[in-house]
Amino acid sequence: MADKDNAPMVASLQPSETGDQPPTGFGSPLQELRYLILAVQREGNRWLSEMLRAADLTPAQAEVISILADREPLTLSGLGKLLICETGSPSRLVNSLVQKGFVAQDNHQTDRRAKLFYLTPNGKATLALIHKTEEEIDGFLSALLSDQEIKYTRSSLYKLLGGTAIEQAMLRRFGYIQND
Amino acid sequence: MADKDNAPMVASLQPSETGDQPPTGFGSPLQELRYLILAVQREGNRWLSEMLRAADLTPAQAEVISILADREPLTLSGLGKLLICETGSPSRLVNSLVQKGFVAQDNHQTDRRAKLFYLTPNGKATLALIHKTEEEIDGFLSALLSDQEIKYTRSSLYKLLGGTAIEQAMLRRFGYIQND
DNA sequence: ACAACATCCATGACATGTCATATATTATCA
DNA sequence: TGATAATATATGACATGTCATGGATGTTGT
Repeated sequence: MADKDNAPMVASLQPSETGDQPPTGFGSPLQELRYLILAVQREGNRWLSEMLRAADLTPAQAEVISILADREPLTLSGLGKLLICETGSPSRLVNSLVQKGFVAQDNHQTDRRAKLFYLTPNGKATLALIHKTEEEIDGFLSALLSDQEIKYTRSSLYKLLGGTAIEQAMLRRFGYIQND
Repeated sequence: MADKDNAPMVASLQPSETGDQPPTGFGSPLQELRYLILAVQREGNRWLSEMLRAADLTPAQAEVISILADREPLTLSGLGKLLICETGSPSRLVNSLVQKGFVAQDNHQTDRRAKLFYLTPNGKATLALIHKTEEEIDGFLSALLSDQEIKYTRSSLYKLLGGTAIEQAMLRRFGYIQND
């Protein structure tokens, strides 16, 4: 995992390939915060990817299965409103799950544009691994942060989302908005 | 930006397409934290994309230009160690900048495998917009969070990165590691 | 009923994170 | 020195976030 930064560099490269002069104009604390958010997100995604590989699932696919488990059946647009990505219509994502046999679809009763997606038994079977994976990750996290830090960080991040569209998905997912 | 959630739903869909029953098994606060980090990252990236579009740059490309501005010349691997993405070798990313005329390359003096990348005058000219964009975003952020919240959140996020490889890039970028 | 608009979905394009692999070069060590 | 390992880079594959487009269907207002 960790690279070999501790190994002594053989002094052959001039200039050094990482520009090891102290950077001239440091980022502001805010810039650092932005990159921290990026870094934590990437790292977490890699953890998740690795753990979900056993189920042949990506993090995005696992998110869909989790959502469906709670609220199936859902249309594509209903699902899209719950996905944090809010990626318009998640056709490709859901189709990958249909192809893998985790999700199936029915026609909508009254709207011929829409389809309703739900978990197959196979899809439901993956829930165990998904939940186990999430618990494992949450175990890591709670070992690293105190309850108060978690609470405080959640609060700060919510403030950063204030007034944005993506906030709506968070609220729908986590219960602050019960209905549409 | 915001969608039409406030418009009354015409009661024709049965079941509702966003599964508007209260979700059964709420996520834990930790799950919510994970999705918050994802959501904030996505939203920030969209802001950045939008603002950088005027310069025909993506956020990733702008990050490369910023890094080069501080530490050019850099090899690909040196750059990779500073990028938060730590995406192995960022060939594609840098090549997109070479094609756009923002970055040029020289041969490395002693290592024939390596190339040294640096900003062209054109690349340096984009720095103004990039910095203005970052200041604008940081202005948003500091309007939303107090100094103490920023500090506290930074601290918590650093803890989440503890011991991971990606942390090394953060440290190199933000000065806690001066050398390789 | 008709027109205008909104919504649902599919699809293609682009960038890029991630991983695996291949090649060239360099470093290390017996 | 010669073999082995490490490193630098390029490239292809895959998934997916993001945006734009287009066709089908629904809704609304007249």
